[in-house]
Amino acid sequence: MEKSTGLDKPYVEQGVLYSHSSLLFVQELKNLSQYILTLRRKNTLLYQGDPFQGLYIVQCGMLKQMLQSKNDNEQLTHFFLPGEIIGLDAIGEGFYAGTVIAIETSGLLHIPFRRIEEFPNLQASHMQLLRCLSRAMSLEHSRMWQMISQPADVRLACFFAAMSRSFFARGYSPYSFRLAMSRHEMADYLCMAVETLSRLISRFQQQEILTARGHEYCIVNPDALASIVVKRK
Amino acid sequence: MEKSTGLDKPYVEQGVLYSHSSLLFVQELKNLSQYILTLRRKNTLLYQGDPFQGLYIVQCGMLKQMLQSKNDNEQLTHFFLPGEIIGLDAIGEGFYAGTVIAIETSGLLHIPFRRIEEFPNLQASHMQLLRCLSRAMSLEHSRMWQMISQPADVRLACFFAAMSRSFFARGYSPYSFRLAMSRHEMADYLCMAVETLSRLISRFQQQEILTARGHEYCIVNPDALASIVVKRK
DNA sequence: CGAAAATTTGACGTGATTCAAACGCAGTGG
DNA sequence: CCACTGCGTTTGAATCACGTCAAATTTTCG
Repeated sequence: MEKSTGLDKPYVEQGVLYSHSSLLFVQELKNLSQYILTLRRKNTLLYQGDPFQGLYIVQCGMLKQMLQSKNDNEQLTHFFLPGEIIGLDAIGEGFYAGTVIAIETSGLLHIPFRRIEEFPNLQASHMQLLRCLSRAMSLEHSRMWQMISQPADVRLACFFAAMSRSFFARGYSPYSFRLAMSRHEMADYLCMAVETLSRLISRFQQQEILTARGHEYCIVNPDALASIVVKRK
Repeated sequence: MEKSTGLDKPYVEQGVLYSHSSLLFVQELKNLSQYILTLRRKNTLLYQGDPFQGLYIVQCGMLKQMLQSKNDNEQLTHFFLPGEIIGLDAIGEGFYAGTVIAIETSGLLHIPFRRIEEFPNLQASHMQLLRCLSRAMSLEHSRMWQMISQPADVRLACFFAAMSRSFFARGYSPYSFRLAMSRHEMADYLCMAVETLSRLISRFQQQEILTARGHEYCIVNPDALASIVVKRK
């Protein structure tokens, strides 16, 4: 294995923080660009919840994306470096997922299209696929975020609440369902030790929030569960 | 605000774990499906690194996606429920990002296309956009994962290494650069308290890994930095 | 039924957050 | 010019949540 600083490789094996691969694509997209704009430090490019107006490509400078949950807290989800694309996460929902603010003077290209349908020659199925991907991306993101920022009990409560919703959405009871996964798998997914999971399930049962017999779970007190989900710190 | 268990809502405000929105799309995709297959518990649908062969839609049952890093450890990244799509994260790179295994008897639809180009009537620019999204998704994922699984010092080291690479990729020195963001923003991004970040930067300077004067950062010892990135536990 | 795997429970250590206070620096106004 | 104020940063001390280790208990399955 050759000695390497790890700093000269174009791509990272693990711990990827930025992709340069998009740099190639940018060339193609630039043809579609009509506007060029400049932002000074602390100026806002777009706000969370704004209707999707198209993508932006960073030419120079650096920007940050802030995502603001219902609860008070804000998350800094992205730094955008030159060559990177802003707004990919908005394709799915049609709204920008976070507020984007310049942290230094930045130049941007705008690729305008209000609705993804206006993207030239886009077929319905592709549109759906794009939406799907974009949505999956932001869902995945918010899930991961939760893993980091929320304590273990909140994570578990969210998991049960989400499962409950899933079963309900598919026509089953939201209060009683079977989860084939083992405790180990569940713990893995929720990023906690099996022991922690076990303790929490015990605690939830003591608090009469739910019951767990083998792989059968019953949500006894949905309100209590929901109140844990909302719990902060 | 009406009383609600939070369990009956189709979508979640925060802490989204699963999307039902894709269920609609599935109808469209199903027309493209040619194969139906069944998997029993613990049977593998596809392996991480397998060349992309198309998407799968879960009809019934449940599956898990395991992602295996260079290092020993495995992560359970997804549970796939009925109606969800498997393989979206493979579009970008052309390889499946993780091993997918059934955790109970499951039925699947296969939407076969080996290369994304074979997706019917797909234009070059759309293809690129899809790739871009898919790639962004998996990058985002690995970044987030790192946040969870790695201690704070490793995260910070990764951040500097990634920044270094970014600057290098854009034609600047990888060893000396300016980051306009404040410590607070950096800490936010890295999911740690400002105090922790400050302590770590101090430590890195003591260890003569880097120097930080205001917003100017110098990586003095790239090898030492890289060795922290690789550090396990 | 018996061995192996999965789950639960307890004791303990530790990394990171929190609280608190001090410090440096920039801009403002007296 | 210098005190005053506010903001960002640094440092220290105490706390806590969670992971690790170890052992007991239950469940699974050949």
